[in-house]
Amino acid sequence: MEEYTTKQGTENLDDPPNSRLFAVTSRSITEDELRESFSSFGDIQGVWVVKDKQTKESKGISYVKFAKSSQACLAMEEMHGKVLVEGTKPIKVFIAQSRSSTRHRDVEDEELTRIFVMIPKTFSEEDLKNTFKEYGDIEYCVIIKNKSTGESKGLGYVRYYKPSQAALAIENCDKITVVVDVYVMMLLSSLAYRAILAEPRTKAAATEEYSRGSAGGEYMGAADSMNQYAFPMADPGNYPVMDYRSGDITRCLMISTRAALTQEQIFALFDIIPGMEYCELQRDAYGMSKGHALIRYSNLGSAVYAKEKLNGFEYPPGNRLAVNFVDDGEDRSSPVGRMAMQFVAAQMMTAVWNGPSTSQVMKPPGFSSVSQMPRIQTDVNLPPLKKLALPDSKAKERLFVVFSPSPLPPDVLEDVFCRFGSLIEVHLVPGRKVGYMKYADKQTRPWQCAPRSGRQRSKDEGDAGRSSQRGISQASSYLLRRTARKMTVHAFVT
DNA sequence: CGACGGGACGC
DNA sequence: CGACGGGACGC
Repeated sequence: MEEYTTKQGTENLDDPPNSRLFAVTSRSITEDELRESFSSFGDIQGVWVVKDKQTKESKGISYVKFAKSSQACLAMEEMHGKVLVEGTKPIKVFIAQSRSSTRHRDVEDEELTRIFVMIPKTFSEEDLKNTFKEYGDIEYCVIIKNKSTGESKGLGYVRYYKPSQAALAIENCDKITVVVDVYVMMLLSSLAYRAILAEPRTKAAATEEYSRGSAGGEYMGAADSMNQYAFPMADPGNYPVMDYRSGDITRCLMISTRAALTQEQIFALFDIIPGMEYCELQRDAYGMSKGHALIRYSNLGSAVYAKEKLNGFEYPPGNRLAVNFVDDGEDRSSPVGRMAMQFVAAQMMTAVWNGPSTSQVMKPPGFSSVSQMPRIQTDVNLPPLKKLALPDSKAKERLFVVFSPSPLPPDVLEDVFCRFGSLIEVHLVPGRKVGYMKYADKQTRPWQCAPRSGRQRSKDEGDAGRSSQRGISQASSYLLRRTARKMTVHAFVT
């Protein structure tokens, strides 16, 4: 009861901006009814029906305060024109004018759907669209360019169709999101931006913008769609008959053979594919081979590759090996884990399918030598490893990082974050889920790695500053023994 | 048409 | 668990 009218100090009413609704309703509508109707759109911080001082009757005006602008906008979009109570007039819903503002003009969608954002100068309008389309449908993107030279000024406008989409963009684009799935050792990352609502243009110019804008919109619409977060799922036609998307992929393989093979022979054969971490010939009570061997790789890609290449392989000649996935007891029930697995499988299969048909095929694509298997496979073109700065260098820039649900091991973080600058050290705050990456140089946008496009992936060589190479195998096995979970990292340049 | 309150414990 | 800013459209 009391929480309905919990006091919102007047400062709160406009914080964050555009998070409060102004509603025109029938005078019979109560706070309870409003709260009931609007609660599904977000966290309501207060509902207030304006009443006549003397009679206490509603004046048919109400305010609903949400925690976020995107919630308020969504509620507005969905509830405007709705009949709350049978027989009453449809309600009108607008974003409320800020309390300090004296104007009582409705806030128009025009003011709520266009954002203004600073972007890398290298960004094309298509890059801009690809970056911001994850928050909603984009009507058009415009980059401000130097009129004479045509070069970008590093500023852009993005027009969404709905206020809630622009609000979501503003609320979320300032996070560098890094998703690491330890189970398949995959990392996705995106850039961080600071976007604000664009100040409306002058009226005279606004009409002109429409013609320009919609033309741009159509142009963009035809452009290819490469979402940084999208898993490049296979189009089925391009993949071999075996359905690797069913989810039955594991890092473990069972090898069946009719010929008597020694453990050493099987080891030698399957060790050609990098990442083998376990090989055991199964024997009976008398130590005789039962014709089966168990192999485990450190990653799914290697296992998929091994099965693809060695299932049916004659070894020794005349003896066909059977190679199949077996349950490795890992938890892969999470949706993210499954997607990640499908992703890796698709990636590996693509490589197998299109890869070089030469004699050196035993090497999984993308790795120049057996010892070079990176422990983190990425969906972006990570920069190569860089040498660490001297430990006593002074920090020119820090990255503040929030982990969810828990921090990754420091050595893994070092492997990832050293690629974006001269990393001095990884500092995890003990007992907390935050940490700092200290850099000796200034790298205004350390995350400008382009997403890998579905089909041709360039190699993640990492021409290994030898110093960063140490300790990798230990790190891998450490990681793999853990229960795999998606890790989300939000990072902020400090 | 339709624009801004009442009551305030928590260190 | 999230500190600061910078920054504007052929009118």
